[in-house]
Amino acid sequence: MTKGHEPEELADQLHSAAIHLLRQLRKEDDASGLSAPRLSALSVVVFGGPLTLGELARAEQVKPPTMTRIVSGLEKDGLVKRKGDPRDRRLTHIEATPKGHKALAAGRARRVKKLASAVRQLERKELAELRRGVQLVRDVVASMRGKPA
Amino acid sequence: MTKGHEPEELADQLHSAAIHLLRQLRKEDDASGLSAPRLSALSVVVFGGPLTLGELARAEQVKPPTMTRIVSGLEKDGLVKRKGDPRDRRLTHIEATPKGHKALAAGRARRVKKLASAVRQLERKELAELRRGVQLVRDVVASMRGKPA
DNA sequence: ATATATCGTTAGCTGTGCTAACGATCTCCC
DNA sequence: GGGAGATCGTTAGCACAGCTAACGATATAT
Repeated sequence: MTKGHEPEELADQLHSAAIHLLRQLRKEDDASGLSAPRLSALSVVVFGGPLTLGELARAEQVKPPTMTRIVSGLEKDGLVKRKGDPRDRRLTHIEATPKGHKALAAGRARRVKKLASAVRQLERKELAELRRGVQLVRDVVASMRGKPA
Repeated sequence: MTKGHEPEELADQLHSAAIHLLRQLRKEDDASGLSAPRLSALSVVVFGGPLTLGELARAEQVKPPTMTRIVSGLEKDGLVKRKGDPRDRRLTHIEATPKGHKALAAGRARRVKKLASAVRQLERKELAELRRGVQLVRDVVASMRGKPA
């Protein structure tokens, strides 16, 4: 709380902003049944083509048992399908169903709608600044990924 | 990628960045026992002075039963204390203990450490841009708060 | 004095995250 | 060929966060 310029304080504000952002968006989930982790995983499957459960877990930075349950939830809703691999029968490939493609668009739109409408109220200049800020956040997150805890 | 979609796409990227940011930081929790919601609530109590459970729930944008459990967790660890109100005995005031103050500093530092070190690697200019971006995110979140879903 | 409103808690549900342990399968190497 | 070891996904079981519904206690208004 000194000058407001320290990286720690900025990191703290970023942390807090992320928490409150996601809490707001969680409220949009009720109708859709597509929680943030499911939406995020489905998105990877839809855009990243079929991939194994382990790959998906790594992509989502989550342990395999967690991804097993996320995928099971998506499969129960018919958004995703498990397919065995004939060559290596330990593997399970996950691919999106047509319903999954549609649900992604709809669910994402629902979840992002309120956020997008808030974003849309920004001035042109602010929009550019926000875009730059988001990019930096992405870089920061990426730079954390490799490091040991 | 089209122009009319910019706010939506930006919102989507912001959404995704927030998810992955918090997933990274969650890994820092193990040692501290201070999860993101507890850390956030404790922070409000420490800096926002004593306040009632309901006020705290509203501040954290959470329903009272959820806050009851968060506070119970904090109290069990001796970081916070419940105090009855002599005037209105329905109220429960929450205040931080000295241990709570210390734990906030330590836990916050632990959780934010990796993030801050990543932030610290940015150039001076980027730091300013990120600061601006975070402020805009905060504004966006604030502007969502009032609105009905 | 009675009715109504407010506050916090409890109970019970869903979902996310983890580790540990396991069965099935593949691979390497003798 | 066949056994040892690695890898993959699942199951089981734990802690936590979020919600609604229902309740008891208290305060307030009529």
